[in-house]
Amino acid sequence: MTLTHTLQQIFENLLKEYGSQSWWPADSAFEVMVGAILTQNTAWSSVEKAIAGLKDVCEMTPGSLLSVPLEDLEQAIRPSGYFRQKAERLQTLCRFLNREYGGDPGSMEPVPTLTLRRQLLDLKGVGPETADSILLYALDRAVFVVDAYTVRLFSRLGLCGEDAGYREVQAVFMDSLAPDTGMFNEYHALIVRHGKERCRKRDPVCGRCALGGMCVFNLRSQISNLR
DNA sequence: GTCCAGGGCCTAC
DNA sequence: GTAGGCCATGGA
Repeated sequence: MTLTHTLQQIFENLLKEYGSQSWWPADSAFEVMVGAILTQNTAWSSVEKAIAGLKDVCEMTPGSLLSVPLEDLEQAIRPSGYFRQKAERLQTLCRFLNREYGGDPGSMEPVPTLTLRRQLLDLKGVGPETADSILLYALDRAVFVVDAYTVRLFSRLGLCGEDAGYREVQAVFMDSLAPDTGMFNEYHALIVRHGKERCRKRDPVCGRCALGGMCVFNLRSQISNLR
């Protein structure tokens, strides 16, 4: 049993349990980017309200969003929380898109993924998870998105430490799985789905992570053989 | 009333 | 380089 096989097995079990998650719900690449900022530490249901509010005051384009006065922008996205920070972050993102790509995310297509990642990380308010979410879900780059659910699940599975850093956890996936945008997309979404539904608490029997009544996907013995 | 959401920045050590 | 505080709203 290799790590690659184990990661594939976890993915298949999650997919079988929950089905395709169909992320990211948005009408355009730019809307995905906006959602990636708005969903920072925020439930998606709140983000939907904020995006609806945003669509009431402007078109979903960088130029149109920048034409909205800051105060109006803040009020429009208020339901998603941290509205002052996020309004500023959205403006920062839009100015970047206008300056570097003529306001058109499609113009980013020929740019290497690592270059884009660095550019995004240079933006104030865009950290590793937001940058990678944009790369994967808006720009179809095969980048694995790590979040708190991922660290929690994988540390309980013994695949990383509880205090593992972002790049460390990301490497667990990307060093072992072939780059596959569709799979990375679905995998991350499934981990979030699983985390929300079942992984808030440790399994009372094994102290790790439960999937229904099945302890860690019946993979504990396989995983322990890796070590 | 408390906890937490599809994080990241800033400051102090 | 990292632990802790802060940002804000809404639903469970």
